[in-house]
Amino acid sequence: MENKNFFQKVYSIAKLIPFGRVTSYGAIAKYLGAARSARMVGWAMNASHNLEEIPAHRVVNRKGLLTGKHHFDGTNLMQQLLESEGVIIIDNQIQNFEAIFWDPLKELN
DNA sequence: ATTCTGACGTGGG
DNA sequence: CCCCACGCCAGAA
Repeated sequence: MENKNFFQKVYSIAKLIPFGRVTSYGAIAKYLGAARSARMVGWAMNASHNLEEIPAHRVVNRKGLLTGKHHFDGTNLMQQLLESEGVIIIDNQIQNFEAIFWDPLKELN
């Protein structure tokens, strides 16, 4: 996958996020060897919004905050998607974030 | 080509 | 934990 475009790499990782788990933009960027381009991961997700069925709702920032919920259709679509997977969210903040955090570097390798 | 912009992260206070 | 400033770099205007 190293030969693919940056966006495609991000999509590949995003698709691998297990049900009910979440990860961060920075973790994905780090896994891709572009730790300084965490923002680009977010940009890639924005582009992926129309392309494929990417579980973008499972990608949040390092605090476990749903910073990108505003980019979904409704104002609470992202939260509902996560809650439907068993993730508890209060005030855009994922509860027990570290427990459900999925680090591609550690889990996937 | 130049200038913003941003779904981020880190370090210092 | 919060707040602030800075770095980062692919796209868009």
